[in-house]
Amino acid sequence: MANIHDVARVAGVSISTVSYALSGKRSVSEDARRRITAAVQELGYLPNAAGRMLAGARTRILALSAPLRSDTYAPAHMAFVLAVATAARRYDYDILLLTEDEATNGLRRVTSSRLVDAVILLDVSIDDERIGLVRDLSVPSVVVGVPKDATGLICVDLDFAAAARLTIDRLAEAGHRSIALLGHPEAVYQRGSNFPHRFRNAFLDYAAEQKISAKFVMPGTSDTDVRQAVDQMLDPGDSVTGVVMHCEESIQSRALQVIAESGRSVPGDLSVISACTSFDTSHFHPPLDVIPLVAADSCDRAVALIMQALDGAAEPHVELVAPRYESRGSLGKPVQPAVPELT
Amino acid sequence: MANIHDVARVAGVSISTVSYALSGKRSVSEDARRRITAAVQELGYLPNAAGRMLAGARTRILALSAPLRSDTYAPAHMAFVLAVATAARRYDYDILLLTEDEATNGLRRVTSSRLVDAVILLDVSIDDERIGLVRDLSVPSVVVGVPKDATGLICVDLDFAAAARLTIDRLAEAGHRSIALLGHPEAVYQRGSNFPHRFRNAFLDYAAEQKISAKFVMPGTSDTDVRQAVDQMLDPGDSVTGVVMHCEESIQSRALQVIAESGRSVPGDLSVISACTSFDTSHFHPPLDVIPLVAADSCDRAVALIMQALDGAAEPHVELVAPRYESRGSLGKPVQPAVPELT
DNA sequence: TTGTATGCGTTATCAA
DNA sequence: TTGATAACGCATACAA
Repeated sequence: MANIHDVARVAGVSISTVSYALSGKRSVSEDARRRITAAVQELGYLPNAAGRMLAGARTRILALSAPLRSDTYAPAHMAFVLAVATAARRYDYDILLLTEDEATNGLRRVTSSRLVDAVILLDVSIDDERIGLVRDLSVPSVVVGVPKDATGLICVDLDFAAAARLTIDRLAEAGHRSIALLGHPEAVYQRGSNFPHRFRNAFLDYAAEQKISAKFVMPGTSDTDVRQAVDQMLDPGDSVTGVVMHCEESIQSRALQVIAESGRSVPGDLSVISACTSFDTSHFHPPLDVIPLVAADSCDRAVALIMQALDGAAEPHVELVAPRYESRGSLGKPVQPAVPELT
Repeated sequence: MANIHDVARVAGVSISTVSYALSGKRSVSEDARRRITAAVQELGYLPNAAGRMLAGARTRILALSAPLRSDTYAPAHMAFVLAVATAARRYDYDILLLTEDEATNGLRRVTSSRLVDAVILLDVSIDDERIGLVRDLSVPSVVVGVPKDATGLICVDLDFAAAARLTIDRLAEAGHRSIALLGHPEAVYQRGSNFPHRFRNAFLDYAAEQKISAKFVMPGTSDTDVRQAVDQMLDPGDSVTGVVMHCEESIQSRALQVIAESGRSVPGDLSVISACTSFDTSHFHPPLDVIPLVAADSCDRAVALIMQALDGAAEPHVELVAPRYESRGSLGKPVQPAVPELT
């Protein structure tokens, strides 16, 4: 494996000239540059990572803490991991992957040993054990998600509250006055991340504020549980005309089936919006209006912020990414409410 | 950040004694060892990764090439990534994650720069562009999956052919004579990995060998496509009494629904086996007999083989992990075939 | 059992 | 514009 000395020898210059030619931190004569470039090509030279880490202050590696909990939705999780990796490469950074076993110990290990320059935390839960740790870490960190106590942290996340309000605005504009939120299974709200809460709370608060009747239903995980939840949601007594789904793919898919089997058409009889969704809703029947959860949006910002933090100053703050609404035709006007029954 | 000199000073010994005390490569007096341990504790010393990489010949990092293709099933993919990471930690190795953009360039980059000691390739497709590369890489590599041409490579994978034969043996033992395989969507067979082929081919070959009538059906991806595939599979003319599903979760789940809606009970009217499945089939109704695709099985072996390769010799070979059958009660005896109609 | 000294490959300072 | 050289932190061969 060729090293910088080999390149210097072949190019007929000193190693410092080679180093500067490659880093561009000092001007090098056109002639020398050409010979160096040729030598690099010929030898297939790539700077030794360890040497670079030791001499420079940078390892050009980011730790990515991505524990997979039992209630984690794998496809979304994977999308975020990939988005971080892709964003990092744009800054010539690589990703060192830390999983559950290493959620805290691993973070301490790779930062104390200076293996990584900085840390990105994925999918932080309400009381995440990692949060206490990163606060007094020797390297910068950015959190994707918002923990209960975000003081001293740089956080990036989709604005779930704004997304919830956006669904209500759209439904309200279309004339709906009684709507429902099909949320995650109860367990997700109990020990999971906090975005389900942020969405649900904003949904219920804003609906009340807008004088819209809103109902919240948590489905179970089995097929029959979902059927039950949908039945409950569409109880004729409440005359719900619009539904927002904030749950994972299998539940949404199942719910749509149950709705279809009940004889309701979308959007004819019922308007449906899929909210903060990390999968493709266009293959559903019908395709659903959606506020997509774009991993790249949050992760690009997270990596950009880490780079700022590495370059000097980036103040602790919470940065919320604005939601986008995509129409696919599953939102319509509410059906004329049935004539009130005489008692 | 404390370094080895600090530890040496506090412990009142030389840095080499510290180094040897920590590595255990030379005996150190009990007295010195105690003082060194105390100093390490007091200073929170952890060896600097770069220094270690440069001086030793090891970086203690493995590259994990895990591109996510359009037809990749994210949960399974994630399970393999995590399994590799977990296995690697047992050898005090970390994982550097390489994604699609970096499938080949990234491999070249991290190996040429000596950032990683070795490489693990996940989900290799039939004609994987990465295969040509790893053959003349300067570091050892292990492939999870089996490419078309495996010469010169160390490969680890579930024995999909044995799994296919195992399903047939179980069905045959129970008395089934006409069975069907519900495979992946056609696109998966065309541009994907080769395990679907290995399973299908072994299934059809072995069924023929065992004089069992076997039918192969590829479903489309939409809900109605799956219904169509199941209908085709259970065409009364073929009197299929046993079904093996080798496809992803959403299709299996949907197929079970269609079967239930058709009025067939499992295993009363139809026996069903889920084959090489990376998700949990116990929450299905009914729970399915399954040959699980245990990511840890393959990944543990892959990492073990990489360590062997790093320690000197590991001959190129293909290592197939034996399948395991788990009964959950979805396999029964075939129903008495209907009285043949008179023409 | 312990200490000294060299080298790993790079970056960056200093001198020319 | 360039070159010599001192770090960076550790492992280890060599000496004691």
